[in-house]
Amino acid sequence: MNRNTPKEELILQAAEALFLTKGYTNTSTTEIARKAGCNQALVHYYFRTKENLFQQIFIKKLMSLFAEFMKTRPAGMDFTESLRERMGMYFDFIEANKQLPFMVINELVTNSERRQAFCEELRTNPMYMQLYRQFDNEIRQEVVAGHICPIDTADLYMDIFSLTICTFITLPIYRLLFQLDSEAERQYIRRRKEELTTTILKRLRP
Amino acid sequence: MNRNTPKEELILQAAEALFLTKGYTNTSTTEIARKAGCNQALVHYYFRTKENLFQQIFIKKLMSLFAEFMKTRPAGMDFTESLRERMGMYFDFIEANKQLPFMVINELVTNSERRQAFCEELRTNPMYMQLYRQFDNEIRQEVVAGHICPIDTADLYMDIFSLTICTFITLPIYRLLFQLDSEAERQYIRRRKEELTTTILKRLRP
DNA sequence: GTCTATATAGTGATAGAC
DNA sequence: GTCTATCACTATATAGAC
Repeated sequence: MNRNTPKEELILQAAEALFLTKGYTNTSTTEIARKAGCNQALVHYYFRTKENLFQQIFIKKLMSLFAEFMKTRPAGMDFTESLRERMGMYFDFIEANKQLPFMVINELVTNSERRQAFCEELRTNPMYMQLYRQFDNEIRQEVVAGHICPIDTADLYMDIFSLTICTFITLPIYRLLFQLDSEAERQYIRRRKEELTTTILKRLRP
Repeated sequence: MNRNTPKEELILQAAEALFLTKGYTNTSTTEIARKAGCNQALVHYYFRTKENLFQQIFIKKLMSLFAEFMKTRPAGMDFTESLRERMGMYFDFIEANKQLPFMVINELVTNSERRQAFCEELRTNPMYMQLYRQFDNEIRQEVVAGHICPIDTADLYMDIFSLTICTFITLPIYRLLFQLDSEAERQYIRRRKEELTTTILKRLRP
């Protein structure tokens, strides 16, 4: 209902960019205002507090991240192909939101209140658990059917998660260390995606 | 030469604990002083600036991390067993310094000057590159000998790195989410170590 | 070496003019 | 809706007493 005015939108964009690269504490409302091309007071006019502004962005991002998990198993494929497809989609989404994993983890690790709130949300909202159970059932069935080797779903999930997000969390360092231009960076990311897929699928071989 | 007085040591310990859990910006010298049981001015007396204090801890930690990589290949084993052994040692070291990966990555990602300095150090100090080459040669030989399947050393390295540090970076969240007591946490970590080893060794199978 | 007191600067946030 | 001015607060850092 409260349609975004141009200025409000500019502030949101500036804040998002800054929070993503430097984190919450390292970003000041003055800096956000400067980047948005307005006065610092206006930031507080629209969002009252810095914390509010951050939450708005943070939650929106978390939602989009979650929505990505909701993608269901593509039909007409065997499990291995379907998993390959879904890992690829997940990886691509994170690639399109390169800085998101770091920001989320950074805030959840350094800020105990946010961590508390996040875990509370995961624990109370049945949607997340249901989604996990669905994946878990799928894995168990494939194991029983002998299509993949025995593995705990939590382990598999953590493997995929680790290999995906570490690529992007370390990217700012990697980029600088090897002086990657954007084309070289793109290639590097493609390679990591390949490698991740290979590793996980080999892991699952009976 | 400048032997640590008790107070100085207390300040160092307090600072280390706080920097590790909350990061640089979220930690104030006042808080460090409180935790160390002294006045805030004393922190500045010993280390002059907060940045100085941080660097001292940060560099010491990075050095110990690096020293861990220096461990040479245990003799009298074939490559696979030796790699398993070394991955285990690396994992155990990180476990003994659970919060280190997050702090290092956090500072290198959010603070571009520190990132610059870090990359400069890696690039100019021949020791690091030499260490990498050594590992690279080892891998190539094993590939040629047909003992392991073809893989790029950088990919293998990144796989091991990702699976190891993600375990510990996400630990504060995981711990809270599943209400792990210290025994359950220990078990979880043991499992992740097992899983990491399995995954990597399967990845290398011809 | 350790303290109190304080200088200086920056922060988030609000009041009020336009 | 957007600005200037300003408040209250906290931070780092230093000066100076003991």
